[in-house]
Amino acid sequence: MITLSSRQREELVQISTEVRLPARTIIYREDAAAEWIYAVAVGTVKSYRDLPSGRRALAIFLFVNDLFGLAENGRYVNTTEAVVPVTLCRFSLSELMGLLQQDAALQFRFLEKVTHELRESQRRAILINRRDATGRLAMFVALMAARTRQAGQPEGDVPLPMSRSDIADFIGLSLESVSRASADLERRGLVKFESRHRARILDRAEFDKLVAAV
Amino acid sequence: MITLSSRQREELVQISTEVRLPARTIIYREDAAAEWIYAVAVGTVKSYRDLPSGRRALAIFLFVNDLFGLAENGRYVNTTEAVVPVTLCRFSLSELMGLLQQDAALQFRFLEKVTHELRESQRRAILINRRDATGRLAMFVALMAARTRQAGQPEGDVPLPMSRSDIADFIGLSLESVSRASADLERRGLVKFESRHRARILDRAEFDKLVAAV
DNA sequence: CGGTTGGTTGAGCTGTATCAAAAGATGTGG
DNA sequence: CCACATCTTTTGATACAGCTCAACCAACCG
Repeated sequence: MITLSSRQREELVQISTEVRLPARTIIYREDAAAEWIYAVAVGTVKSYRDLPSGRRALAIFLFVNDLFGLAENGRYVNTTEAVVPVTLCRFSLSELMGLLQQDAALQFRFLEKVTHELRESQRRAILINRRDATGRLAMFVALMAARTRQAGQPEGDVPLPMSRSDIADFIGLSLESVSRASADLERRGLVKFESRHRARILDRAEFDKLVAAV
Repeated sequence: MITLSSRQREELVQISTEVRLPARTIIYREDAAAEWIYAVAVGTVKSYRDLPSGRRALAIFLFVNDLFGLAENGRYVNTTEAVVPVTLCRFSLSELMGLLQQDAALQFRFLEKVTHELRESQRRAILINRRDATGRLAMFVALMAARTRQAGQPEGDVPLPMSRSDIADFIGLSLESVSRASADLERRGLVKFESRHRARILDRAEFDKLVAAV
C-alpha cells in the first residue's frame, strides 16, 4: 500500500481529473495512443487482450488504489474496461512524467508500486501454471481474499465483482471448467458461493492447504 | 534498452562491484535477506521457486543488462542461479536506494526498466496460457529469438543456453512434452535444433504464424 | 570404458476443452 | 408485480492433449 505525503498528494491532485464511468465502459483500447494514466478510486477494472483465436486473455484485475495505463511506444498494451460502475483518477501522462522527474521522493513511490506489481505478476504467472482446475480457482479466490483482507474488510467473506467468464479468462480455464471447479470446492466444503458475486471460505485450514499445494 | 549518461554510469560504477561466478552457482536463495541488486554483465541467470509439490517454477531468465534482486519485506522472492559462467554487477541495495532518491533522472531509467519488465511479464503470462505444447515452445523460441535480434546478432540462429528441463519449468510443460514439441517443430520444418543449445528458425513465415496463433 | 547427467521415445490414464442443452438470474415494459 | 426476453451459469457426454511411469539413447567425464 502506497502512502503519500500531503504535499505529494496535492501535487497529484493538481494534475488529475476525477472520472465516473458506468459498468462495462471501455476505458481505452489496446493500441490507442496513450495519453493518460489512471488510478482506481472506486470499483473494479479489468485489463485484457483479445487473441486472434477468439480467446480473451485477462492480464489483471485492478482494484482501489491500483494504477493502470501501461504503454509501450506511446500505445496502450491492453484494453481496459469497467467491471462495475467506477470512479477513476486520470493523469496526463506527460504532466505526470514531468512531475516524477522533478520529485524523486514521489517517483520513488511509483517505483515501489511498479516493483510490487512486477512481483505479483510473476507470482501469478507461477501459480497460474498449476494444472488442476480446482486448485487454480482456489488460488484465485485466495488472491481475492488477500486483497479484501488488506483492504481491512473481514476475511472469509470474499467479494467477486467479476463474472465467471472473466475469472475463466483470467485463470486460463474454460467457463465450464470454472463452474465445475466451484462445484467441486463446494462439494468439498471449502468454499460456499453464496451468490454470483460473493464467496465464503468455510474451512480455512483445508482451503489454504489446497492453495499451497502447488 | 536503457541508455545512461556518462555521469549516471559513473555514479553507478562507484557503488558497484563486479562478480564472476561459475555455472550453476546459486547467487541467492529465496527468503534470504536482500542486501544486493544485480545486473547481468555477461551470461544467463535463471530465477525460480521450488514448489511444495516438487515442481520448479521458473519465473524468468535474465540476460545481459537485465536487473535482478527483487525483494519483498527485505527478503528475496526467488532463488537465482547462474545457467552458464556469468559476470554480474552487484549494487548495495541501500546505497542504490539512496542514489535513486537523489537523482530523479537516474531513477527514471530504473522506473522505465521495471515498467518494461512488468509489460513483458504480463505478456508472458498471457502467452504461456496457450494450451498446445508445440505452440508454447514456439513462443519460447520466438522470445529467445527476439532477444537475440535486439542484441544485434543475426536472427534465425537462436542460442538457448538453458537446459530442456529449464525450458520445461519456464513454459509449464513436462520435460517429455518439451522434447515431443521440439520433435514436432522439426517434423513440420519450422525449426531445426542444431545442438542442445542452438536452434535455427527455418521457415520464418510459418513459424511466426504458429507463434501468433494464440 | 563404466558412470552420470540430460534428453528422447513409447503406452496408458487422467482431466480439461468442446459441443449441446437445460436451468437460473436479471432487466424491461405492461 | 408479474411475464417475457436475454444473458449468464450449470450440467452432461465425448474426444483428445499432455502427464506419468518406464525404458532407452547419447553425450560428456574422469
